[in-house]
Amino acid sequence: MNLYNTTRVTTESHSYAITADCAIFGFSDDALRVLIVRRAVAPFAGHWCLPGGAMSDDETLEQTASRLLRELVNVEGIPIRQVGTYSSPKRHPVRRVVTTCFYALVRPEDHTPNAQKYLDDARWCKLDEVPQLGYDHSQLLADAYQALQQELQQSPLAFQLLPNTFTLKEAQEVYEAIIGEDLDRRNFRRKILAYDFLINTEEKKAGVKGGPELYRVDDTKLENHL
Amino acid sequence: MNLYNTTRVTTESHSYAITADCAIFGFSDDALRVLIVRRAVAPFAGHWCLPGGAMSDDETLEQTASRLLRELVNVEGIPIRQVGTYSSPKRHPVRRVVTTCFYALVRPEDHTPNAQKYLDDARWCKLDEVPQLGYDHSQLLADAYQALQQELQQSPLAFQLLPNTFTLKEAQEVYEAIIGEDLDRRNFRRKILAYDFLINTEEKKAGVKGGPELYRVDDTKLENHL
DNA sequence: TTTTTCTGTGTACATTTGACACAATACAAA
DNA sequence: TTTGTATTGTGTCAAATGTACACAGAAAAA
Repeated sequence: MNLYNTTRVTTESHSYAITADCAIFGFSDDALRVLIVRRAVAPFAGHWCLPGGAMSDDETLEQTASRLLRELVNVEGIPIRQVGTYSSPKRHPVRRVVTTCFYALVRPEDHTPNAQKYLDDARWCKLDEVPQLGYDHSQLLADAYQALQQELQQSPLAFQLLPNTFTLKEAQEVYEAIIGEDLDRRNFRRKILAYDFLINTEEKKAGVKGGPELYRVDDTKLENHL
Repeated sequence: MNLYNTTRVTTESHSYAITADCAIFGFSDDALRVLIVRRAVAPFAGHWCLPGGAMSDDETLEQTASRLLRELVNVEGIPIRQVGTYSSPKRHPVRRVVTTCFYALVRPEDHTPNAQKYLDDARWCKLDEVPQLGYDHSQLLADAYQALQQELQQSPLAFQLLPNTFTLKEAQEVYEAIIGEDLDRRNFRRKILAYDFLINTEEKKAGVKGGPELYRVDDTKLENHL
């Protein structure tokens, strides 16, 4: 019997690297932003990329992505979602790397990114100012953004990147930044309040004409719509 | 320098197997069905599973899934969609296997499945009669079915598993089988015809009371709604 | 032929969505 | 303080969409 029978290839292990890449979205300065990092080493030294890293032996891809969030922006407990898995044989110039892309929503003002390891910079970049990214990460980001937009149509997950208390105007601006078009102020109010997970704090925001009311989310009720 | 430096793990390749598993849906005998195969060898010998196989060096996961469709049910050119990637370290009893699940829609009457290689049986199983599957494939199937349902709400891709000509009644039955609830006959007609990709063949189906009209799809127009 | 069952067509109603008017509030200018 | 201005909270109206149902015609079954 031929121990090197090539027909048994399907039962053999290969030497593929498996990684997770993250499109971490945040909202600050009236713009939707995504966290990008600059590589300090080859391949793609000096190029901006989505943060990513190899899956280790004892963790799932979801745990890998969560670990990246913890290491990069010190965020824990944030829900992440799969965008897709990218497996083109030529997508990595050195060796075969299959990656799964995730996206997450965080509050950038709470978490300053810290470049580390093989990175020399990290920043929150406006979505319409993102440069060409290394590998196929421009494609990953485009797909992640589309998944985010689609998700927002069906579940109000955008409230996860608002501060503890906020006005409906601020919430609307987040929505508009994500879906990329303007909304009617009054229709937005009606739709959001119908969800019934917002609590009017009975306080008014100072320094703004009109005296807008401040709201906060009822987390338990928000879960129902997520 | 320590050649076995474990801190360089992120730049090393690991011996993970990467596979694609397919939930291939079809419609026959008034029921939505999925193709399942029985394994002849360990692990899970004798257990039913979703068909799957290892990604080879020169193909993407999508090409792996397409190859499986060709080998199993002799289908080509069918669009496939990613469901998700499953990476639990313990999901395979022997070694680490990361799999990406796909789903597809075919016409089962056109394609008799042929068990081969390490399989000893293959059949189109009614979705509500699927036994407990090997590995985590019951989970994969549940997720694929949910993705299919969600997709159908937004694009009329169910017409891909109807014969060349069909009555609106038959199309409705496919819809009902997928989404799992009954629809109003007249509202369904109005909604589907509004899409404007159906062509009335001006012929009537024989052997059925009422003399239902036969339709066929205008493939180019269907693309617009897909 | 008569009856039964299914099909094609139309209608009335409720709900959701989109567009817009008006008065009240609070900051800004005088 | 008074007045002006930009923004907010609330309400209305019409269009679009979704839901429920009635009735006549067609083809098989009796």
